[in-house]
Amino acid sequence: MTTAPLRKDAARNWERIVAVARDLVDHGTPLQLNDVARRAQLGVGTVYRHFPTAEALLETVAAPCLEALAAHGEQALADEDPRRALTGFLTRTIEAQVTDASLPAVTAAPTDTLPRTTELKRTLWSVGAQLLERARDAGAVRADLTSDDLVPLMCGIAYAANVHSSPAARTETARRYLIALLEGLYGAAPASR
Amino acid sequence: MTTAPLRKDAARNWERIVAVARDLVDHGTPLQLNDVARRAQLGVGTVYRHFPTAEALLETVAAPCLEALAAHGEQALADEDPRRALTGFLTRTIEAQVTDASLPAVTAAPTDTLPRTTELKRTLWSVGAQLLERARDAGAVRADLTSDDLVPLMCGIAYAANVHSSPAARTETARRYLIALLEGLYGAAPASR
Amino acid sequence: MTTAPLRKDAARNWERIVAVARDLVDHGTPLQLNDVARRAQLGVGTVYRHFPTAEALLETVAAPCLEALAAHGEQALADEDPRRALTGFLTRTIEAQVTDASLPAVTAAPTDTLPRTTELKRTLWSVGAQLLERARDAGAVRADLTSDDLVPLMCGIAYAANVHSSPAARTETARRYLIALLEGLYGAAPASR
Amino acid sequence: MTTAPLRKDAARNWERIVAVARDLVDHGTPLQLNDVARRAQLGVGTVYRHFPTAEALLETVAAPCLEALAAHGEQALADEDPRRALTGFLTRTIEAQVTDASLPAVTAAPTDTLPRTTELKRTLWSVGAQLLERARDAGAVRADLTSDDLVPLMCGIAYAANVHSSPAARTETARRYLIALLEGLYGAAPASR
DNA sequence: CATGAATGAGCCTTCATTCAT
DNA sequence: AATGAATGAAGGCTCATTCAT
Repeated sequence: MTTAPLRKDAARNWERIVAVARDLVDHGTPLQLNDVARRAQLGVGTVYRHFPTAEALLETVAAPCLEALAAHGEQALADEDPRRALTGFLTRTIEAQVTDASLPAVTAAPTDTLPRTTELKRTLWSVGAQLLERARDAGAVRADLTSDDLVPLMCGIAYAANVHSSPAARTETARRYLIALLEGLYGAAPASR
Repeated sequence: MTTAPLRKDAARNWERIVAVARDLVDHGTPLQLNDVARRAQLGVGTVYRHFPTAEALLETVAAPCLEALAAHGEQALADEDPRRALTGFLTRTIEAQVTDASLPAVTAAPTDTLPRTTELKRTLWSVGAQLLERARDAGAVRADLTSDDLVPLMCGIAYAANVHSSPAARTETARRYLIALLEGLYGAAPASR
Repeated sequence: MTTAPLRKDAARNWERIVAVARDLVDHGTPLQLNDVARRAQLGVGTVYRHFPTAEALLETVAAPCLEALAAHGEQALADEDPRRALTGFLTRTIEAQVTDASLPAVTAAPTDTLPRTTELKRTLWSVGAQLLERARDAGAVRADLTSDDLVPLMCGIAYAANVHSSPAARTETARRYLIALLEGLYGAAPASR
Repeated sequence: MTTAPLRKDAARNWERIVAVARDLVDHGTPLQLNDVARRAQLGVGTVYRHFPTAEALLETVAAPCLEALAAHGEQALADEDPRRALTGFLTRTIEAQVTDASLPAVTAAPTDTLPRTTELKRTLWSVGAQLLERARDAGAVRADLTSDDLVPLMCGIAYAANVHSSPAARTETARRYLIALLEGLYGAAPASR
């Protein structure tokens, strides 16, 4: 049992809070617990009880998306084509980063508030590292890029896609950037892409 | 003449303010005009007179560095080797972004406060566009990356280098990322790098 | 029977609460019922049921000590040497005040929450009054200090011992102050102390 | 120049704030800067500018009284009768403590906010120490009470006088307590009292 | 009886900006 | 031109108490 079982009404409030937060994040509004409380028609105390800090709330909002990514990553590990596996995983990751406004901050944060977040991030990092490893083993991959660079690079690409780019174009833009980077990653090695 | 000639004491205050701001930026301290005033031993009003907003002050702090980049860009245009020219220009740009804490915000900002900033940014963009154009003409360069992508990509790389990277390692990290990206940019074409 | 007989589990909770409160008081932590509840692993409601206010809880914590003092007082009344009796009683009282952090607030409070507290305080006051009376009858005692002054003076001495004095030294400090005061109390009369 | 010269309007606000605080203290109302601001019809910021913390304000309120005590102390040092000098000084001190509600907290505080407060307290302590010394030299004074005990004892007596005593009677009560204590202090030595 | 979620008033503090001097 | 005092909205957080489950 990871999550403590909540009373029915408490659970409803929890949902309300997270839903409101989701909305705010999607609109690019900074998460302020007082604000969340007002919009959720709840007392501030209630919000603070559920989420002691704005970070905790943000991580909670981001969690489902991180879970999905992790799930996809597990599948990617089963792919027999290492390059395809890595490319697919990174593509999904970038898409998520650009699509879900709750991710960038959580991903780039050096430290987490919720243990669950740490766990998920660790999983994702680990999957990425394995996929990169395999790609390296299989074919040629730049030697000077390591698994430690994956997260920064994903964050960087997502960030780049948000600079001077209309929201509509972001996903496509991010994809182009990723492809260019992968090209560089795979280096001179004959591409199977 | 863009800048009105200042009285001698006013000029001295201007310098003091910019120097203090430079310091704050270098220390990662957020620019607050009240704070700047106190440290510069000046009244807030004086600071506001010179710089109506914190952005204006930040852009002023960033200006010299942007000028230097622009100057370098002009030289790069004279280089006969297009790829070397582009590579050199981007390298300098990235180094500046990572080294000078006043740049990222100014570069990524969709809109400027000072005309001078707009002018400088336009120049830099134009130089980059020309260099990219020449490289494209000269050899193989990815077709799906255009000059509009240069600024975002530079910002993205600088951002990536700041994620999970110790300050000391940032310059080197950024360089690795740029090289990988350029590899992708130049694509399958045999690299002269 | 003053206290209603509690169901066994209720009694256990009662004990838990008081024990936790005792601990908090000893550590100088302010008594907050929410806090107590959490530490006792009980619902707030349970704590509120047993102790409607923090004062009630504090008085409950202080009670045993007050009881012990009262018991000692009863014995002192049997002492044939009036001055020794009074001195001994006051000494014990002061020691308790300085040693047990729950006492000062309860003793100095002009009004009590629990009837039991009122009763105990009344007893102590009465004992003190009698001992003072006897001392006065027996030998010379300042005429301008009455039994109404005993409690304030004890509180004052305890308070004084807590000002600028390290916890370790408090008991000894308080004793010195008490002796000085008693000297004054007994006045010019030859001391048998 | 101890106090920075204030602009006329600022000085008026300063006065207003201190006056309001004085009032609150006299009524036993806890000092809250927001509250003070509202009552003084000033913005909170103004109050915070003048007094960064409630302690600073309290010490400012207490200062005049401390100054007066210090002044009296200086005179007492000139008195040729050591016992009379000491008694007079302590009497004035106690009266002040009981009369002025801003003093007890400031006096008992182990640490100060304003340098001026520290200075004044040091002066007072020093005067007390000298007077005690002289009294000791001149006649008999309990050996086990030192100058370090003066402040705690004064605080204690003032505290005692506030316990269970009507405001009207406090001064008189405190005086009786002080006399008793002095009796003890002067000990068996033939009193000139 | 026990629980603990919910409440929301209340306090604290910061800071961008204005404007009288 | 320079000054820096004043402003007060805004946001953060705690905690005593109630009440539905």
